[in-house]
Amino acid sequence: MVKTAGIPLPGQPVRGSKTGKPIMALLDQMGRTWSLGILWQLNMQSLTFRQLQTSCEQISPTLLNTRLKELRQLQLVEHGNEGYCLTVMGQQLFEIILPLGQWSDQWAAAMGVEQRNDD
Amino acid sequence: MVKTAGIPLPGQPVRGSKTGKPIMALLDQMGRTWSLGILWQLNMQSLTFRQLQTSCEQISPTLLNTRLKELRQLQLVEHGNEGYCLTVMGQQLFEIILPLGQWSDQWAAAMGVEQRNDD
DNA sequence: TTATAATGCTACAAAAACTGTAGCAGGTAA
DNA sequence: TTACCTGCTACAGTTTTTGTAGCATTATAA
Repeated sequence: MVKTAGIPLPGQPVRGSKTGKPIMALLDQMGRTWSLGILWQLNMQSLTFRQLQTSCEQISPTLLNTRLKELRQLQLVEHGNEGYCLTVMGQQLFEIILPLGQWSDQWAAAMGVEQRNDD
Repeated sequence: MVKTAGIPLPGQPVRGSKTGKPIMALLDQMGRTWSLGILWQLNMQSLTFRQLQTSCEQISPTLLNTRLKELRQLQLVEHGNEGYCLTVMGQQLFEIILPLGQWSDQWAAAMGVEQRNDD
């Protein structure tokens, strides 16, 4: 890795937007590989670094650590006694994306796929 | 680009999950650069390929086309007379993520950033 | 006290994803 | 014909991500 893109802080230019609008910073971060997956996995349970590695089947430790640093700096994730967990803000964010679970079932059905998330 | 990862179809293994659960396919696609941004830009207005390129400041035409192919195959985006637009399912998905706009303002404020999305 | 195992990482080369610039082919309209 | 829009494609260079190995620290326990 020759150079790493900065953490997309709201108020500053990010990938795809020089305006500094918070939504653009958020979409930048959420559009990075595994950001959404990490938030999803940390829902309602703390996980250690190793547990996260396992639950995110293919993430490399290098990248997991990079993402955790970003998400911690963005105050969405923190590291407590029992491992990594969502901050209060992280939980708020999770609650917004929570309906994606149910919606994805409808989506899959509309595409002719039988499998559901609770299979 | 030597090889391109497949489109994350629900019901099939995707990056980070061999289970085929629809939510994992969705998180895979939404975690790809510009997926969320394209959905965001297409909210309530059709945009031509060139207009999308402009509104997504830094996207390359190569990648824009790749994402549009993916999003079309996943039935979230379609190409009509007036350019690209969201399908009905794409609009449903957009409505789920719509609250991210307001939330990102609170998030920015909590991080001590003054700028808002409507500045 | 050594050992066994778990933690949270770091190093680094190879592979994949993305950018940036150029330009092509088709339509339209003057 | 010329000009200008559209939706792309080509491709080299750059950045991101993977995959494997392993290190340093802390805890348990033999």
